Amino acid sequence: MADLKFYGINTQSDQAEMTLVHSLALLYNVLANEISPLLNEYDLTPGKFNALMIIKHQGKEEGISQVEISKKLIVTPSNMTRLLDKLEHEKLIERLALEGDKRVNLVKITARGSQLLDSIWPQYKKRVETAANVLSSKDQQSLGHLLSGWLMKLTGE
Amino acid sequence: MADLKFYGINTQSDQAEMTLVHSLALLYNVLANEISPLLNEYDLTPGKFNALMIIKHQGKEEGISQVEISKKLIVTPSNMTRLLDKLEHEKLIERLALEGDKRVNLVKITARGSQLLDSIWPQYKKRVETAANVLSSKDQQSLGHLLSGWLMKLTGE
DNA sequence: AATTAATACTTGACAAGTCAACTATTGTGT
DNA sequence: ACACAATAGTTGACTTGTCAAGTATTAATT
Repeated sequence: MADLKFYGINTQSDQAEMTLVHSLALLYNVLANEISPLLNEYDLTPGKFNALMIIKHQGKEEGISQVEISKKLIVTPSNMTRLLDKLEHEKLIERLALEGDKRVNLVKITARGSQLLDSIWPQYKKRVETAANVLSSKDQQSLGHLLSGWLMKLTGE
Repeated sequence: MADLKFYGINTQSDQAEMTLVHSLALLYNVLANEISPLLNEYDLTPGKFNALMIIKHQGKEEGISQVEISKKLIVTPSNMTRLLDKLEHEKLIERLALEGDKRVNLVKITARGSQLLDSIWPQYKKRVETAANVLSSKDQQSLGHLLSGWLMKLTGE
């Protein structure tokens, strides 16, 4: 199921901001539980899936460094190492050397990894859409707008 | 830091709903990272803190069952068991028997637990408010409204 | 009344994340 | 040039979560 990391519980001294963070956290968990089983069917975990998505869609042609991936996912580099170990072992990604800097691994998705993602995507998308479509498309839009706006202001892009 | 469980990555085939879930997940992680260090100062984890909050504020006078807590937190009962073991050992909660049903533990917060929560609350609240206040109060309101509305529709209350 | 099913909680084996400390490499300042 | 700091990645010890299976108790069915 989901993890416990959410902040903000409704209390008698509740304020608007509290409810906001509370809802955010619960929503996160609800959606996670909605989608997780699908990924399991393909021997993926959320972490593996998300990393693959980043590598496939946000990496340049030459690849993307591990640090960059972990920044985009807001995850520790140590976690990234072990996660990529698994993906590499399953031949879903490969790690190449960056010439000019021996420290960095350039990570690229393999054909196999790419195909896997392609076969999951439609179902994945459908689940997310189903969850989102309980809201009117107008509400979806304003929510998306507000959320990404908040995110940008908090992280400075 | 935070965990990897987020769903929805911006891709070329991006739709509104994807961006929405993506932002939601990242925001969750950002906020978690914002607040976690405060709790650590008091030897609490997010899970422990949230459980305490539920027990204190959503339990009746006679207490609240473990199953109820885990439902409210969207967490597995097995996780609840071990989490409460710790809280009990630290004398922040106590488990009492429910007469009439020997299966259930009624969980109550202790004076010690209650005091701990009271001393953390102002700082906790401040951090959340600081994060929320990068948005206008109007935006905070509509966001909170949209989020809790979505949540309600997804979970049926 | 006796089985059977459901509920509340626990336990064991495991997955996935954290932090802190480490190696190797690259960048900076004097 | 040389010392010192910063960066990329890894490893080890630990925490927190999951799932599946098990025990005890209560509820439902026949």
